[in-house]
Amino acid sequence: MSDWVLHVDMDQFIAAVEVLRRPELAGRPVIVGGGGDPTERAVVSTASYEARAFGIGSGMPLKIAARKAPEDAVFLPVDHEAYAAASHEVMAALRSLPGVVLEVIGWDECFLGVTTDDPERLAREAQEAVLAATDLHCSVGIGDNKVRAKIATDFGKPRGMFRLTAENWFEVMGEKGTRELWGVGPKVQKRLAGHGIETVRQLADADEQALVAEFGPRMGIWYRELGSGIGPRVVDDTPWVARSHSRETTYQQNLTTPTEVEAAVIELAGHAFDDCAAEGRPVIRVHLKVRYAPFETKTFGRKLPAPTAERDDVVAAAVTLAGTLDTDREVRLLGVRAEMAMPDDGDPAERTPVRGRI
DNA sequence: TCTGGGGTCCTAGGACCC
DNA sequence: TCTGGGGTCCTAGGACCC
Repeated sequence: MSDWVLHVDMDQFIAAVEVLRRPELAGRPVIVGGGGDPTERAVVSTASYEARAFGIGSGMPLKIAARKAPEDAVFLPVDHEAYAAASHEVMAALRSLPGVVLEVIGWDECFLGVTTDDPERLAREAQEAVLAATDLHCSVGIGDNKVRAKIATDFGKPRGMFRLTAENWFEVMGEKGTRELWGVGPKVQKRLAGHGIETVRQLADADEQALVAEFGPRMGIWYRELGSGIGPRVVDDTPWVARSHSRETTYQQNLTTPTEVEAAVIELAGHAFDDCAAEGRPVIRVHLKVRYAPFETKTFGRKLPAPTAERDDVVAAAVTLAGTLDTDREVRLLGVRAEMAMPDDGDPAERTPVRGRI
């Protein structure tokens, strides 16, 4: 018997949930995003496999998707509550498997920690349990740690499974680009390439001091380990505790006057405050997220003089921040974030574990 | 051609204290 | 005239993920 990490990832989750309640859409290109109107300013949340065949994918502006989409494509609005409900059913089904520890890492994915001789059998049981409970399909990555399990899932899609361990890591991943690694985005890929590091194997063999000099003491070490597929193996089912809440809104027209911006800030800050207040925790910081034309996103924040549970204090702080915006440039408000005091702040020994990078 | 909304963590540098 | 060393806190910004 040995310890395994399974990564369960739902296949085209949002689109699948929509098709489930509208069976007549099965087999058609389904695109979910924004209010479901492809002429509005919004992006694609999920596209069904049929839509992906036309080059439509997550994060793409709806207007672009509309241009690529065939005649029979269907655009649907995002329905958060429906996905949350489906997510709940999926997680409940997986939790009911004997002997597993479950760590939720998103709406449509989680890690399972298990001790077994036959991880493939458990993967199959997980798929069957989810299908029986929800009619939804998922893929499973099997690994000897979280990094390998997570990456393995892609090789199992759709509806399949794949095992990735120290044994086959370099054989499977060695010649792939660093961008394939979970936690390496476009910026880090570029910086690595600047050091002549293009592949996973090159990253694994890279000079540790050079990486530390480039990325700092933690990230430098982390990236090198990532190249070897090394990562945490402990699956933690401690309930997740949010550190902050934010509200963002896509304004169909850019806000132009200070008065418009202030009104919007007041509204968004109020909502963000409400989300924190609903948890009964005071707010310690506020942040504004804006976009300067043409496409430069900035966030900036300010600590409140003291933790507060007063709505007016939070809104006033956000308005003050908004007053510091560079009005010489065309600016677009994206959102307001309120950061909360952690429930156990001031007692590091008993700090609530929060979800880390993995 | 156009660019979501919800989050987390890490780094660098300055202020300040002893 | 030259300019410690260590620690903590805060701010600002960057990067990544789903």
